[in-house]
Amino acid sequence: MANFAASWVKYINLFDIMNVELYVAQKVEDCIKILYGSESVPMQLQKTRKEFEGDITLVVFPLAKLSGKSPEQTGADVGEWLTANVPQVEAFNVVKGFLNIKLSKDFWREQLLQIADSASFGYLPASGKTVMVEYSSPNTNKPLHLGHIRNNLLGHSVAKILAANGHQVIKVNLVNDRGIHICKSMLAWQKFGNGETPQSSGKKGDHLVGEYYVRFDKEYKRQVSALMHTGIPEDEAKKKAPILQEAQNMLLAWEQGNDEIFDLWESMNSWVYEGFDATYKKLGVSFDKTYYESRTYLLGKELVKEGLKKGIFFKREDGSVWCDLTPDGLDQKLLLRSDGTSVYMTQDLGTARHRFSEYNFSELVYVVGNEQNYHFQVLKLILKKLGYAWSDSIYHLSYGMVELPEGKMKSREGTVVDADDLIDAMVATARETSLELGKLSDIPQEEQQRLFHIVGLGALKYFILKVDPKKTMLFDPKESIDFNGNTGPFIQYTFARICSVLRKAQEQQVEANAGAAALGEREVELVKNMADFPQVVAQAGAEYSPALIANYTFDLAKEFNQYYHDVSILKEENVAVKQQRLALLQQLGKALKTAMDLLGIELPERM
RNA sequence: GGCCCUAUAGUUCAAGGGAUAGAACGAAAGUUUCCUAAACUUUAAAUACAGGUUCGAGUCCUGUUGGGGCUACCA
Repeated sequence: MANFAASWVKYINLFDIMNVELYVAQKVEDCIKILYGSESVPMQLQKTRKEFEGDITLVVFPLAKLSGKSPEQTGADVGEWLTANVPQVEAFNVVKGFLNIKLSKDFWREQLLQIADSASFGYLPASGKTVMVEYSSPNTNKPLHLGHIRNNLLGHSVAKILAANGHQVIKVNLVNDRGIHICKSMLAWQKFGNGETPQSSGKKGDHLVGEYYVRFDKEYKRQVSALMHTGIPEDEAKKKAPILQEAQNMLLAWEQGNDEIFDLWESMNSWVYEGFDATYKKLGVSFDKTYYESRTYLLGKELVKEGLKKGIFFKREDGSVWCDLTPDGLDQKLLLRSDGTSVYMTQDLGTARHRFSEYNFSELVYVVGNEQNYHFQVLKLILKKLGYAWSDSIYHLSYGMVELPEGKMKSREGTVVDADDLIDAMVATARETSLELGKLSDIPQEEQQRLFHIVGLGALKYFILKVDPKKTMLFDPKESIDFNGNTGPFIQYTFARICSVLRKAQEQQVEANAGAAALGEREVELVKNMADFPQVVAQAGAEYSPALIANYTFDLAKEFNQYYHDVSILKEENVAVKQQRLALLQQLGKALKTAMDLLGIELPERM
């Protein structure tokens, strides 16, 4: 970080309230220009650590070279200048090479007033940019599992964070509704299904179809091992199993528009969509537009012709088309099979171009697991070679796998955690815990159910989103349902208690008033943290990281708990102080609510 | 083999090249004078290894080792 001011300068006009660090940065820059006559200022500012006196800290080491004095002396010089020339700077101290700057209480009171006045605190002004976020992107042959949950929660939250950064956001889903895997489910259903439907069996549509996919695999494995017993090598047996060949024929029939197959395909897919919709609804995620691969899978072929003409791609003797990426340190990539059909990459290339021509957005974010890092590297590179400058505005939000304590999830071994089961388990645990503690007993049943759902899902969402997306995370179904510590329910509970205090205050007929009194030390601490919020949102947007929001929110909640423990509010006798503390709580509640909303987590007013 | 990601308390996670590496869970000990004890306070406990760059490295570079992923005419 060479130059603090430069790195944040892009946010200057984004904040509807003043950015504290930026303000100080400008003043320090003025100071250094005047004191040392230097034009470019190597400046590093950071929040002052708790154990030192002050609000903002300037790291002086880089300035020592400019001043030609010791870091301590330089820090003292700058501190004196600031105290003398900037009214908001109240005091300073220098520890080693660090200049701790203390801002006046009036300054912080002004900050609180601005926060209270702002109807959209935490949301940055419109950027004029349009961003498309693709996430979820399920296959229609099996139900959603834990990995999809991470994908959906990330996608939904990142979309919200980008919207809070002032961008116009389009959330899209690309459903992989065609291909050999769907034919497998269809075939198994035909063979073993006896006409079973979600209605007749009472099963959720996606689960039903998923069962037949598993059924296919079982039969397939049986046939392969039978063939191997007759002396056929494994590789060959895997290709020759009759049921697989049937599935391949089915795919061919589908592509040729066979009515019977097409009808079956349509009705089985519709079962799956009903099931998915139910899960999406429970998770609280949604899309502005859904693409179906059955309608887009032919899109890339034009592009391949174009690439061949330009000499970017080449054709092999067998007729297959490739792109040679070896000069870029990658491999050769297949784009058309020898039979002329397209592959995943071809479709994705076509879809990307289609989307850009359709929406002309400034950015396209793909929320896809890190096992596809290579795919996206290639995708961007090929688009670039084709001359599409917008290739640079594609961002692959790559997230790590979710692992279980027993190890990696494998659908074939039955070690997946089903999304619906998991959601139900979280809600059930929320219910048990709540009933055990005897809470909510005076609330109607219906309202209780709603709260259990909010808390159970809050726990799940927070647990997943608080982890840096790119890291592999460990999910322990038993231990993850924790309502203490750095968890969603802890923040929800904190919010409910804030609401409770505010309700009591209303009964006492005390109005909140942010400007009623001068701020005390403890209040300044809280205002300081709250004032960081827009910056956290900006950073979370720049890094596509809900984790930053989550950890910020937890700190805020924890700080409230400590504050409330130490300071009297409802029993405060000084009316002005009381009014102000209530206003502070009000804003704190607002900030928590806004922050958690960016994670897609609801905050109940009582729980 | 090649390419990419990753390594921090017993465990799960933090740390914009900066000060004494923060939390939470678990462990040990305590706290019901404002809200709802799902809270608060205190204690013990960590940068895989070896070099390098720098005034300063958990952070950047190189190497070693461990973990994960990709390397399909699947998507």
